[in-house]
Amino acid sequence: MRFDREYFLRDALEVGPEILGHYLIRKINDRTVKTMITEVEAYVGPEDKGAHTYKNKRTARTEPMFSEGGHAYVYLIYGMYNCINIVCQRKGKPEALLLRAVEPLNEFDLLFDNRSPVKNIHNLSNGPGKLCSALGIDRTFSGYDLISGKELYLEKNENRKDIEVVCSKRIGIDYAEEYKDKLWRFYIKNNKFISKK
DNA sequence: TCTACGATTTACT
DNA sequence: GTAAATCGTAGAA
Repeated sequence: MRFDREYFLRDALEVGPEILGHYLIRKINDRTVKTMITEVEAYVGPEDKGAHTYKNKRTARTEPMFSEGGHAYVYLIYGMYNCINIVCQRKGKPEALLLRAVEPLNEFDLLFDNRSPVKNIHNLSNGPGKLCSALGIDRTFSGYDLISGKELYLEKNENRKDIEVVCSKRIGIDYAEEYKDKLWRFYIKNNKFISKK
């Protein structure tokens, strides 16, 4: 079952803990790769000094952040890794959830191929750059609709039980001054597929 | 044009 | 533990 648009037309800080445990699906040719979202970080532009959309900075790159919730915002970081966000809020309000880790549920051989020479399953997708590499997600997916998309989309986990969510500081934004210590990183307690640090 | 650097990962000492 | 890899993007010149 797919998500309704409305689900993502809310604060990223509200959607963040709720989206954990649901699925991110990637179709590649005839294969359907299923993963479970285990870790996210909220970015709340324009107030958030850690966000690309701080002060409503609007450029060709960040444009999808200003689109309607449920779309993807993918950017290249450090010249070599892609990171994917789920855009939240209504059109014009730039909030998003950075997917930092997912748990692979099937098609492991395909994921290992994309992440070669990685040998340990726990190292396949426990990081924002890693999961994009494993799932073959690049900037061509920026602006993609994750609600109605065919090759990449979100799906509800109908059996999702109450999940214990841990809040912590976000990673890799030491320049964000008072915003670097906000507890806007959410992950599933005791899950093995988490980017540590 | 030109320059500096990043919401990271990996390989090395 | 430290540092290299690597390039699009943003802002300045």
